[in-house]
Order: sequence, then C-alpha cells, then structure tokens
Amino acid sequence: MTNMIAAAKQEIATLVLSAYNKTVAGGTLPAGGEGVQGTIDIPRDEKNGDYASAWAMAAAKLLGQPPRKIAEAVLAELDLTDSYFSEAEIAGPGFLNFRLSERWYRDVLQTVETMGADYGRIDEGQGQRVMVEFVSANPTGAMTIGNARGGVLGDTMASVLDRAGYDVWREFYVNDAGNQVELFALSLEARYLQIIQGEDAVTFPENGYHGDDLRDLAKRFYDAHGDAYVDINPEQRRTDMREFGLAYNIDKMKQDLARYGITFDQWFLESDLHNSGYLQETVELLIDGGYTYEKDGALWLNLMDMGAEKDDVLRRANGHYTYFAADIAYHRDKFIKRGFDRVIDVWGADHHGHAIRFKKVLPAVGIDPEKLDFLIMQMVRLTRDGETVRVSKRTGKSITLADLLDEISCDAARFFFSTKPDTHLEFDLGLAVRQDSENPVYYIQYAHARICSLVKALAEEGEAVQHAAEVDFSQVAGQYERTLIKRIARLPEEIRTAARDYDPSKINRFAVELAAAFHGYYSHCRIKGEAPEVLRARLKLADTARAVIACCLNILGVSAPERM
RNA sequence: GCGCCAGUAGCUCAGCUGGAUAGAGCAACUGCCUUCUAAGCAGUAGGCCAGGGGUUCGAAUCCCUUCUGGCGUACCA
Repeated sequence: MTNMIAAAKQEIATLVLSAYNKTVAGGTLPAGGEGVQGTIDIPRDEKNGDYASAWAMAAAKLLGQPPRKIAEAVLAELDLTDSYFSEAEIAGPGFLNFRLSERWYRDVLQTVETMGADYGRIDEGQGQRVMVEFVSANPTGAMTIGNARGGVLGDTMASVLDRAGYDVWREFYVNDAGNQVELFALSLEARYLQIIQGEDAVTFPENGYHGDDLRDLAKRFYDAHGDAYVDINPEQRRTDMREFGLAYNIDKMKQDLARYGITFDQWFLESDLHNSGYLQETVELLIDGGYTYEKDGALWLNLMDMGAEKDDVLRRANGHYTYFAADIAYHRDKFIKRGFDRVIDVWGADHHGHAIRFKKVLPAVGIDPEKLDFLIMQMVRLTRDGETVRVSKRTGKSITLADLLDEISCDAARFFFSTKPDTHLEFDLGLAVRQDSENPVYYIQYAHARICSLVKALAEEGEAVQHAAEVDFSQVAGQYERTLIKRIARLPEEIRTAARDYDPSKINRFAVELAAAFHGYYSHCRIKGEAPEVLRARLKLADTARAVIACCLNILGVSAPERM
C-alpha cells in the first residue's frame, strides 16, 4: 500500500466491522449494521486521536440504540494487535478515536524510501490516456498574464494526473486560421508597407492589431526581404507574411513557455484541420445527421434541439468555417482519431458559454461528453496602483508572460499562479516586484535547502542516512516528529484528491504545510551532536522530509535548491 | 433579462460529496541566534463564514431566496 492514509482508514473500517460482528455474535448489538459506512476522518484536534470513526453515529438509527452505547460495545471487542493503531477510545457523541502505532510510522518512512522520487504515485488512473489541452494562446501576439495562469494550471494538472497513474499528453492548440489570422496578416502587411512608403501613405486596417510587436515583426520581415514584397500579388504577399509572422510568434511562445518550465508533447495546428479536409468531413457528418440548417447564407448547427440556449454558426456566409466548427473537428480528432480516454481543456471563463454549448454537440459526432471535462479558470484582473490594467492584446499595452518573467523568477511566478481555478485572481503589478519576500515558495525551498545542508554536514562527519528498517522509531516519538511523519504520509492522498477535483493547487498548499512541519521539527529537535541512536533516527526523518518536499516541488515545476 | 463562477480575519486565501472549539500566510504586537541555514521558530490579537429562511442528532459545507462582484449571452476566437 503506497497511500498510508488510505491504508489506515481501510484498516479502521475492517477493525470496526469485525468488532461489530463479534458484538452481534455475543448478543450485545442487533444484527443489520454490516453495511453501514461511517465516515473516517482525521480530527482537527489531536486530542481526538489520529483518526476518528463516526460509525456508531451512522449506525444509531438503523440499530435503534444510542451512538455511545454502540461505540462502547464495539470498543469492547476491538482487537488492535499488530494493527496500525495502538489504542482506541470513545469521545463526544460517539466517535471512536484511534491512535497510530509505531508500525504505521515505520511503514510511512519505508514507503518513501522504497518509492524515492516517485513517492506519491498511485494507480488511480490505471494507465488511461488523458490529454490536457492548455494555454492555446492566439498566435497573433504575445502570451498574456491569463496565459500565465492557464499555463501553470494545465501543466501542474498534467503532472498531478501523471502521478495519479494516468498516461498524460500535453497539447497546445494553435488557432492559426480564421478571421483573426487574416486580420493579423493585413496588419502586418500595412506595417511593412508603412516602413517603405511612410506611415501616412498606407491606411491601417480597421480593428487591426495595433501593438508594437507587429511593427517589430514587419521590421524583421523587411530586414529579411527588403522591398521585394512591394510590387507583388497582394494575396501572395499576405500569405507569406502570415506564415512568417505565425512561425515567428509560435517559436517565441515556445521559448517563453520553456522559460516558464512548460513543454508540450504536441502543438496542434488548427490549419491542419482545414487543409486535410477533416473539418469539412466533420461538418458533413453533422449535415448528414440532420443537425444543421441554412439561414441567410450561413450553415447553422441546431444546438437548441440538443438542449442549448442558442444555435451556433458552423460555416459563415463567406464560406469560411467558424472556430466552433473547427473545435468540433479538433475534438473528434482527439477522441475518435487518436483515441484518448479522457480530455481536459483548460479554458478561461470568457469561454464558458462556448464550453456549455460545445458539450451538447459531441454525441452528434459520436463522442461521449462524459469523457471531456473543462477546467474553467476565472479571469486574472491585472492592476497597477489600484487601477485595472486592460489585458487585451489589441491595446498593445498588456503585460506579457515574458514581461512577468523578466521581473520575477519562474519559481515565484509558478507558485503565485497556483491558486484554485474557480476564484478570480487579482494580480497587482506593484506587488509582483515584491513577490520575492512574500511568495511562500521560498519557505518551501528553504526547508529543502536546510535539509540538504544538514545531510551534507553530517555526511562529512561520517553519519550517512540510514535505511528505514534500521531506525529506532521510539527515538522519533515526540509531537514534532510525529506531526512531520503524518504530514509526509499525506502526499499520495493529496495527489488523489487533486486529480479527482482537478485542483493541482492542493499540492502547493500541502507543500507549505509539509515545510511548516519540517521547520517546526528542525527548531525543536536537534540532530547534530545528539546521541547516535537519536541522531540517526532524526536524520532519517529529515532526509525523508527532504525527499517528499522535492517530490512536491517537482510536481509543481519549481526548483528544489540545495543551497539558499 | 437569462446562464456560469465567486462572496470566510485588515489583505490574500484554505476548509465545501454535512462532523467535535472555523484555519494558514501576510500585515500588527511579544519573545527566541556563542551549537545543524533567523528566507526560521514560539506566542498574542484579530470572525453575525454577505443577509434571510429551510433540511437534521449536527450546517461555513446541502436546498430555497435576496444582495454584491466577475464573465458570458458575435456569421470573434
């Protein structure tokens, strides 16, 4: 058993049930309570034991007896010999409170030692193939602060799922087709011609991209080709400029994301869906299925018949397919063509209306909507000195991911954005500069560095870290030691719930708690200079904490420094 | 209007598939470095869990409702 929390709970369930069966056999309690599922919790207050079973309360109604009386009868038959528990008692309205035995503590350290850097790995996913699609920023400009949040969320989500036993695939969907890309090409063309003919000679397209990055891009194109593109077929000009611009931007995104610790298994091009005919084939599938109708020259998807609030356009009157249509083809590719068992799309809240309607259409192309989950993250509100800063790409004034990484470290940024996705995040640019002192990531890294230096210092004195089997656990029986071991034991369970709830930020909160347990331990339990048995037991515990902190940081994509 | 998300300490947030006295960090205040890293530890103070109803042994947690904020409701993506 690699999840020692689950192991403890499972054992309590077994112990209580077997004790109950004895009370039935002995005639103390009526039969019928075998199927009762009493919750087993870890009490907030340690006075109430390490684990508490509410079984007696849950069974009270069914057995027709007061909870305390049931608890007393069960307790009398409880046999803790060789179990993970040393004692049990009744408290409050009828809780059965259990205290962990030395055997459990030893098994925790043994598990960490056995699993090493893989500690926390569980088999919840059973090797199912799951794709996490995230960031998927428009290639028409730089990535925003919102992408910074989505990037961390998707990347850590993928890491958590990986450790939970899924076969994970990270993917970036490149929207290199559609209106925005045409507008991008037109804007670039205008900037290019302006370089040669002057600003006033060329009118800039309405709603074009006004950012300085477009001017830079045009300059790069000019540097490469001079004025060779002035007297050329405008269509050819725009095609070449679009390809040039997109290639440049996509490469830049790859670089920025790499700086941010994110690499994708695949960059999937929307244009491939158009060029290969797969998009057309998918739309024809919908037409043949009778899910569409034509109105005002456009092809509509009859979503209201599928329970949605409104219909969506698949093919515009100008003959171009919409983003909605492409997305259907894209997901058909994910599920039908590539056979993923599950797909998680990390999207911003501005897409949630799309997400709801999107799920409705999936059955029409043969996809089980249950296999697709959306991780909708709420918007990041960017402020500076209390005033909201617009994050629109078109203002040309937005703060980019690259800007952010110029100001704060990748570690600090990743940790800062690891918050629960369903709450709004306010990002204050003034605060960002001060993040170094406020970001808890340093608290965790400091714990790691402290232990590394300690282990190194002791190794120089000839004290190597021992194996768990050689440790005398009576030497680490104090409050701080036990708190630390119990916290170490939690990682697999945290992985399980983080994967289940799609909330990777649980891991960063856990890491802070783990670091706190270590700092407390370190401050109260001296290691160097203690008697040999004490020193070795405590050193083993410190080194185990180090390994688990490293696991957490690894999952979060944050470095684990050996020195600070 | 309708739909989705949120409202918990001065600030940022945990806790939400019902459990015992609602927690942590930051900020404030007190202590702790001649011994393994003080980027640390120990402590004090801080709360009508947005308001109101309900469900039950028990509600921050579940249901109804009101209020407040964000987002959506394009032949954009």
